[in-house]
Amino acid sequence: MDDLFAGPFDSGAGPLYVQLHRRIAQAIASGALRPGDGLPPERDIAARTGLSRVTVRKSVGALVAEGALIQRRGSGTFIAPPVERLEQALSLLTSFTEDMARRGRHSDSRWLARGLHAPSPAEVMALGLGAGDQVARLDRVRGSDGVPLAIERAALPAQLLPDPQAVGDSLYALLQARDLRPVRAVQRISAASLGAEDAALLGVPVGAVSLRIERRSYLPGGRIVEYTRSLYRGDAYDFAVELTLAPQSGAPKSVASHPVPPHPSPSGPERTAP
Amino acid sequence: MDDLFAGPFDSGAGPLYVQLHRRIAQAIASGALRPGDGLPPERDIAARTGLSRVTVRKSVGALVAEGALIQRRGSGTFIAPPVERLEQALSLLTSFTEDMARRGRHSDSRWLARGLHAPSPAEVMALGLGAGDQVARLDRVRGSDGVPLAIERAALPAQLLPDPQAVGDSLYALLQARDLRPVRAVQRISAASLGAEDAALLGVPVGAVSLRIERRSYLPGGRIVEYTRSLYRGDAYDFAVELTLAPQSGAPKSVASHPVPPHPSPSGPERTAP
DNA sequence: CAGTGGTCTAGACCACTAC
DNA sequence: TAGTGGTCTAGACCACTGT
Repeated sequence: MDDLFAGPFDSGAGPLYVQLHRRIAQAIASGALRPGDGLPPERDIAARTGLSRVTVRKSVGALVAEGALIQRRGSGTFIAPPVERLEQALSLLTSFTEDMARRGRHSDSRWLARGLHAPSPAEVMALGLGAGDQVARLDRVRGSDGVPLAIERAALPAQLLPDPQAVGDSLYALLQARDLRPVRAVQRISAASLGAEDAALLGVPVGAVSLRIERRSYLPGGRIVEYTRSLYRGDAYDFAVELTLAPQSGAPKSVASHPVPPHPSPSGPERTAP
Repeated sequence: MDDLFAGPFDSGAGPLYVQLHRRIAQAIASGALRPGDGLPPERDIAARTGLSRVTVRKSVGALVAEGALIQRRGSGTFIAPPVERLEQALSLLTSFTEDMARRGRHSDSRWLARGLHAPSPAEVMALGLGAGDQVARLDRVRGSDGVPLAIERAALPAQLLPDPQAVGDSLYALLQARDLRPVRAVQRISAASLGAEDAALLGVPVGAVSLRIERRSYLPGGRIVEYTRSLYRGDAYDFAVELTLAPQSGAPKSVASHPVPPHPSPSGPERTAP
């Protein structure tokens, strides 16, 4: 462990910053460096490895972006604690508030926008709006126990929600009270890296990975009631879904409505082979 | 457009590399820079902005990681072409080969491993193996028309697939011929940034974003037949899923087995507000 | 060959943290 | 105050591309 940063470097195994990145990542994976441990100061690592500080920072910075390390200005660099990963069933149409309540957690909400606005082109298209129609926009940072977990940007036709200020913690609770709860939704999931603004809202470094989920929710009659774009912290969320047989090989089956079984895999910052 | 890189910089709006990053990102978003356009050489940008090349590279590098720019050594830096995003229905249990065939595309496969091996601890746990059991491991890079799209690492109990070399393009086709086709599966989806090895396999820069999908597939009797971990290129894949009403508010419904409707959103490199 | 991106260095100053 | 990470510079050499 004490010679983690000893030479020889430049043993022909690619760029120096890649070699250092690999060494640190392996030390973490093997348990030689444990969560909460501090890394030596960058200047020390540079001196001990014979590399420049810029090169050291390139390796360390990549590990920070991957979520393996945490840097605190004025304090030091530390091995990231294992993240408690939240698993969410994708096949159920639930709200953030309900998800958290089911886990026995409190759900935080910080409003970014809550009012009537002129719709963006994407919202016009998604909600099927006409000229002059307005949207109720509900943008907020959602979290649990003070930790931000997701950015949620919801848009509803103003006709369905003329008083967005009436929305409290749970949009779905209000919709249900008004007999406007959606019964069906289509979600699209993709991966994205976070820009400066969104990263700041979630309290993660720029470039951190996230899950982007776009959801269109429908009323029983088929009308779209909600168009929501969310960004979930990639280091804090898993989404689980149960699949059934492909239709061309047999009849479709109904999805199970029970909770997804727990998974045994070790939780921690998600990263691929370093 | 010609003064995109003119001063004044350091107008108090944060670090210089963030300001430059924002300028370029906005130029792309606004259409001032179009897909295929070339950026000036880094040394030119440095000279015109008055920044050092290191700082310019920090801005450009972030945009490359986000998928907005593409760099080619010896050639130049270019605005990334709009990526053709593939949308895949998550609620159907299909194979990569079938997914591509349904789109009328040819499916490529490059084997990384195809044989019997001693199982990893994760595989023992996922497949419920006993001591001494072996696994058939099928690791490959999958793509379409020569473009790598995903890394797929499948493991099956050796008892169910004693001859992994018999697997051709489609594992599921072989399983079906042997009456071992799974009828149910549980998937877990998360986001991850790519390490050096996986990035190289997919032909994307280190740190690029990906969707990580872990799948456990079950036979009609409930036995696990397949444990697969896949990494899909984040810039090339959307996953779509249809949701139904949460069970506590009504009876569960069956999932739709028809293809997910097309989406109108502009395709392009996924990124959040820069 | 000239030009490009890829890597690396040595040194500097700043902002923040901990004592 | 001393030490830390955050930012930035000027300059160098290499590997590769295109002509």
